[in-house]
Amino acid sequence: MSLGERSCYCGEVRESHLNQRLILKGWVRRRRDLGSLVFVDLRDRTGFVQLVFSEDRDAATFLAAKELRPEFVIAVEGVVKLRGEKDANVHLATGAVEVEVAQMDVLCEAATPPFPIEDDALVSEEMRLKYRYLDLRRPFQNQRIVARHRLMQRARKQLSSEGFLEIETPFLGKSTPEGARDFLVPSRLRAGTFYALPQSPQLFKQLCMVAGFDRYFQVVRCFRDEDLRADRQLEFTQIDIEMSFPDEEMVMGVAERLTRALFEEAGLTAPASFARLTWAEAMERYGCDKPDTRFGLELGTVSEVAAKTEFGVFRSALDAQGAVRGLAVPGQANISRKELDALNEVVKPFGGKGVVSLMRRNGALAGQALKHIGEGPAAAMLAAVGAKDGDLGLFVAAPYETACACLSALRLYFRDKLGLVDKDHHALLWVHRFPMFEWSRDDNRWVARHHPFTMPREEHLDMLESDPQKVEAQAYDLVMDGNEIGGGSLRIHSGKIQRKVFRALGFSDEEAQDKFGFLLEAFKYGTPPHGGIAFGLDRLAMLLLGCESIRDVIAFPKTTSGLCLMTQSPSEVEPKQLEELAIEIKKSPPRSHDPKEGN
RNA sequence: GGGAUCGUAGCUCAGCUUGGUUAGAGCGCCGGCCUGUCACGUCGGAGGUCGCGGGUUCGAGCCCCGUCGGUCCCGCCA
Repeated sequence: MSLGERSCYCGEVRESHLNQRLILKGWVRRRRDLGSLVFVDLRDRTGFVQLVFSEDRDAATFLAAKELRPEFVIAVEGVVKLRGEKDANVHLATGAVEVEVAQMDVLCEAATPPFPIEDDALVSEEMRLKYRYLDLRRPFQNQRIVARHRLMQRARKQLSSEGFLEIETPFLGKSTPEGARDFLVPSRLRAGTFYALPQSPQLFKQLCMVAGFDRYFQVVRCFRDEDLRADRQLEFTQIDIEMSFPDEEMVMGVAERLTRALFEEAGLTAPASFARLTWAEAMERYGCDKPDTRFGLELGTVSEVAAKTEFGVFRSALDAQGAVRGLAVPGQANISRKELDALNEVVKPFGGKGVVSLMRRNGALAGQALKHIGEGPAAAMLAAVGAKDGDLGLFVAAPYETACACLSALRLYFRDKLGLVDKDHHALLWVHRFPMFEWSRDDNRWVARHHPFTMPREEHLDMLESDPQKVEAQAYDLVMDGNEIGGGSLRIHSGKIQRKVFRALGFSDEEAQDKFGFLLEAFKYGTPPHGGIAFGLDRLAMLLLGCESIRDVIAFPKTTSGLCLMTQSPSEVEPKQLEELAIEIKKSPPRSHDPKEGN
């Protein structure tokens, strides 16, 4: 058997190969040794097929088969035989046949893996990440990476077919003040200066429009040095899109066709239509700018009724210009005291002091705070959130945004607790008309909610200086099942407006010139109106493939503390490397990443 | 930066509430037997710095403090 020869993949062997002599290669999945008959499952990325070794074929090969262990890499030559009705395995694609092995090469022996290479093996994520190459060898994890490949190729095909050009942009770029924390890369040739890895190719794709490419896309890695989450990694992949002369509808159209294509590629049915909500509507109805619209439990505001009560909780919130908001949970009027207490824990992380509950059981009002609120107002509050007999009304009194966040959390809590969504059903939703700015308490100034290159709505341009909080952006997010999967905007293409926005953000003209001078310069030479969108590929793949974590669709992800458990990065570097970069380390790093070593 | 939770055999876990001979289970691993297995069966065996450091105690896997690491969340991030 020569190294390059292979008849087909293991998972592809069928009855059509009957009596053919095949050369197969793969990993030993399992050996079943019956004494003078040995079965071996041979696995590769397509599945596995049963090999049979028997004494009366070839004694040497048979004895070698007895020495096989899980994960040995072998090559075999043998004849495909029908298993017969009694011995066939109906659960396997290859189960009707088996390969009678005449010859075998052990290409590589294997140590016993730290965990079984099986889908149903229970393995901690720590183990999976440390031995990622073994985790990826497991069929289901392997398939996720294959599926991600398909999604990427489909995206490229779809966008190319609409005339978009895939253009690469630099990874070594310029640090920009807005947005996330940059990853810095020290320059050796100009020691003391730094490149920044791109948070996104935002400015380069805009410059592609200035260059006249008209339609650009890129499947591109982005880097943000912020804390990680189940759906956030330090580096992640965007499907980045930009086009010239669009209106919002055109960008949304491109995005919708792409989304439908990706749903199809994943074997899912996209919802018939993409719903649309303004940001203000989303906050009012769901308390969230990326609502899960697959179920009800919509929010209501009861501030007016609450203002008529003497209830201290309501009074103090309303006196501080806050709101009393609530929602109705159908059929939960008989919720236990213990379960109600648990709700307080749900809202705590979002700044809520507590949840006020009212309910109507068999016509009678109930609730701990009922005596403070009074029957009349209580009935009105329940009516206002649509609570009927047998329903539970939950209310939060707090600043408007806090009340929204708390009730949104309660919505999701009951979604999961009561199983309100069908996992096979998906919702796609555009949220648009975002506020252009939000107030940063840390920086004591306005910051761009999307980014500083977003075009404000034309009719709001006059308010940039006078009423920045009222300015709406021509920005839009695509939301799937309560997750933001993409976001974009029409961009500013005039230096004049761009300077006004920089000023609203508190940049002096000098700062703007220093940080974004190249953009303002480019805008002088004929810039087409342009806009675009970027999809978070990892997050979208996660949702389309039904994964719980973004790490499941990334071949080599990092832990939530930004470590690679496989390579032990980040790590210290040689003093010589630091010298070349003219860098001195002030603080000694933690001594170990290895949990087995500790201190 | 903060909160929650977890760390015991190669893996997944029990033991911790109430500190007390020699720390258990399943799977895996090693060896014997077995011609139709496919979670093969069967008989036998090996395997532990209880993440790490310190403290309390006559005595710590168990209690306390710190630390490292995994996960989830808030802040942060779009």
